[in-house]
Amino acid sequence: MATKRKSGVSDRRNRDSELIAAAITVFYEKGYAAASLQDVAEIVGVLKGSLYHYISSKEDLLARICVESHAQASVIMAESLESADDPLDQLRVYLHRIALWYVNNIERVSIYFNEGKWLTGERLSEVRTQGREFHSFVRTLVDKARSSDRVRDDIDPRVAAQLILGSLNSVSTWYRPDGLYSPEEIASAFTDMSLASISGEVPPVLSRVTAPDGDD
Amino acid sequence: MATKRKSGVSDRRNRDSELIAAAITVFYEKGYAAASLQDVAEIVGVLKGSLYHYISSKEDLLARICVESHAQASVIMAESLESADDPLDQLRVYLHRIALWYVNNIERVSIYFNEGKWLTGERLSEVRTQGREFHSFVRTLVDKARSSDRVRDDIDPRVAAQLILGSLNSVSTWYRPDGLYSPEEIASAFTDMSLASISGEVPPVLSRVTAPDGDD
Amino acid sequence: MATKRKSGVSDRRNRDSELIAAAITVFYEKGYAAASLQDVAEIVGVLKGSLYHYISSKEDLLARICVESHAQASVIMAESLESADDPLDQLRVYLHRIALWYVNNIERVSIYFNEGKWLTGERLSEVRTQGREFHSFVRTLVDKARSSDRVRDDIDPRVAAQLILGSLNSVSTWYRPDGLYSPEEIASAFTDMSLASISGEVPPVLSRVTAPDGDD
Amino acid sequence: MATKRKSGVSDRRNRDSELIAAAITVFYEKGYAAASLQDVAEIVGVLKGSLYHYISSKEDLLARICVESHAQASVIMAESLESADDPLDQLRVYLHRIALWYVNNIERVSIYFNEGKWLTGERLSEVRTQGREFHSFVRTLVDKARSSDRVRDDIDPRVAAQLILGSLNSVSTWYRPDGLYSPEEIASAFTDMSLASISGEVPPVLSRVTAPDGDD
DNA sequence: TATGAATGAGAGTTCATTCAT
DNA sequence: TATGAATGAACTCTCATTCAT
Repeated sequence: MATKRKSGVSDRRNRDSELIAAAITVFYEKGYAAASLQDVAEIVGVLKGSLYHYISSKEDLLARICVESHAQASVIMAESLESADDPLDQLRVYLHRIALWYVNNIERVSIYFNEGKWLTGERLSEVRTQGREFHSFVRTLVDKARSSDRVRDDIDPRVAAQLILGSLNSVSTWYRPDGLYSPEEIASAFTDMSLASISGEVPPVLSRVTAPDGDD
Repeated sequence: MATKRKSGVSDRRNRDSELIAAAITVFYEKGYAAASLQDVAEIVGVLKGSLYHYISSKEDLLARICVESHAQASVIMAESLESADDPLDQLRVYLHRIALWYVNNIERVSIYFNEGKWLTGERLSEVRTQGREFHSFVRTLVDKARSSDRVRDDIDPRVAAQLILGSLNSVSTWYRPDGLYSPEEIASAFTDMSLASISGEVPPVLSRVTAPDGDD
Repeated sequence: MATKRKSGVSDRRNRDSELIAAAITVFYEKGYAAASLQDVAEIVGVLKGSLYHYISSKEDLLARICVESHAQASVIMAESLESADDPLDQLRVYLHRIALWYVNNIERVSIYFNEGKWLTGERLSEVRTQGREFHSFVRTLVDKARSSDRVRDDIDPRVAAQLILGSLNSVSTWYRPDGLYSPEEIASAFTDMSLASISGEVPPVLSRVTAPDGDD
Repeated sequence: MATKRKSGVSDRRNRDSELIAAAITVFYEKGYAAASLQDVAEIVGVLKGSLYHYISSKEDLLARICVESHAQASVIMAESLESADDPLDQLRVYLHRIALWYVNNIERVSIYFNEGKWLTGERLSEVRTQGREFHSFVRTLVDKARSSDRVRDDIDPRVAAQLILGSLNSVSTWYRPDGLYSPEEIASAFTDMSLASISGEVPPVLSRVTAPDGDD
């Protein structure tokens, strides 16, 4: 009889997540503004009009990507607080976990942080609020740690939080999954450097005795 | 600053820099991909089509912006090397200067670092090469400083360079000229934190006393 | 009202009339051209594609709506002729009845008169022919009444018919079922005004003397 | 200074009004919702994207058409009031003038009355307000005329105004410029019939003789 | 029957770019 | 130089319709 193509197995249920996956790839590579649904459709293997069975708009696609990331990011904040009592320890846990999460989901998370600005209306407000929460979370921990002398006095918690989070976010510009470093290595390096960058831990007493002035 | 509508004299060469200035503003605010030449033309006060007496394409506009930044960035690298002998001191000078330059030219430099990827062909290669140079410059200094024990052994110069430069580049996402911090403050905070993040400086006495070899 | 999800019995034939009812609502509110089958499907509670078990096309839906109206409109013409002998009396009866029918079925009838033009091919010809019949029906009665001096000489039957029918059709643009006027009131006002607009019957009081029947 | 006139004649200044004219034709024939800018562009002889040099959106095109009609319609109302003192005379003048105007600009005016509903936001509010003004204008005159016994008591001014204006608006469904009737003939027939439809002007002599009391 | 996935054509709109004036 | 008209391609999105399940 007639030829029956489509012996493909996973045709059924996966379309929706296939679509998200394709969008993640495209948005990550081109940026949301320059990405076209045409590109997404081609990857999925349907006509671009067909995408609208799964989404209601291009922005909707972006929103879905962001929502998932946000939920996970929130969990990481909460868990980090529970994992330790000391602010600096909490910060260490948080930085390591979020970095690991970031690297392991580099495309999606990078979109969340870098392309979320293209959302509009309420969703834009949300993503901005969330961004402030991350920053505020880190700043608060830095601040507390400074109060207990585990962070240097000359550290401004606000600026420190920005620089640390910026450093993390930069990972998406240079990390390659098939590169030299494992996610764990990157997360550790990031965590260690971030903490060192603010730490007063050194041996404050000793160094004060032997070296009257710090470096600069 | 100098130009007036109908001066008849300086209108000539100024249009060109007006155009660049307008493009910088627009590209910075919207991103290159989402920016339209219409926006640029409106700021300059000419019609869209008229722009093509000054540029040959939208990409050309971007290229010009990048070229200027690249030249300045190169100078900063060179001068930093001349300003000191020790690698860590050179790095300190470099980070401070480039940060100050970045903040003081935030729009243009941010475009250079973040939108340069939209260039094509030879120009794309150039901008990528330049990016690698910056990274390589910092990495090399970190590496040298590590060899002379001024940087911790556990620091991977490659990753450190990425994180430091990423931290710097993140400034464009949160710095506001009318904000809480002066360029100098930001540059200093960035420099201090960056050096602290890699430094083995602090415990030299201690480590010499208690541990003959490097820490960790 | 009667149908429930899984009654198993009346679900059958009712879907069909439900569908028509839904289409009437949608076509009336948005106009045929701007209406989407999606809207219809949502009201009925099935998916868009499922509609095609009941209809063969969007136009088919329109055609069915029109057919029913046409049949009823034809009956009204025929009955009106039988209800009296005098052309003007026939016209009076006709106008009153058709107006009452129009108002009581405002959505469906309005579609018939205003959206029938979207039909194509043979069906378009039919609906046009029918439209001409209505007009011709009224024109003929006006003409006859004029011959017997019950309509003014200066009345052009053709134009009069158009204006009267146009006036009737306009009802759909302003009538609201929950408004100030009952269908009966509107039908009467329409009939009275229409007849007065062509009448040579000058003294309405007189007609009460000479004509034993009081209309309404 | 010698003026440099375009010998090309119509190519230059006319595009804008050509565009409006084309849009009027297309909107009139297909209705706004079903009309496509493609159709308009083809008439004008440009690509559809090029239309956006003259308009900012399809709706903008509709709005422009409506604005012009509204202005003229307002003038007719004002002038009619000045042309006579008696309300019924004012009404007669108004109906005749507006009918003449309607027929002479049948496409544009018909769009104003029938397609204005497709406008959105503020413009929709405006066009609706204007529609109420027309109705209110006629209703008020009918009401006044009824107070001075020139209109029958049984006439409801509100319904009468709707039917009269509906009758007028129906002209666009049947009038053909190359048809049997001149604009003047149609305007006169419409005016005469409309006034007769509400008039209590009976034949004073006859009614006085046979019926000493008032009508009704 | 009903679903839900997919199509294909076409809609309105944007935009970098060209070119005669 | 500068304009303004025009292009052509690409974009997001809509919709009537089909069809295997």
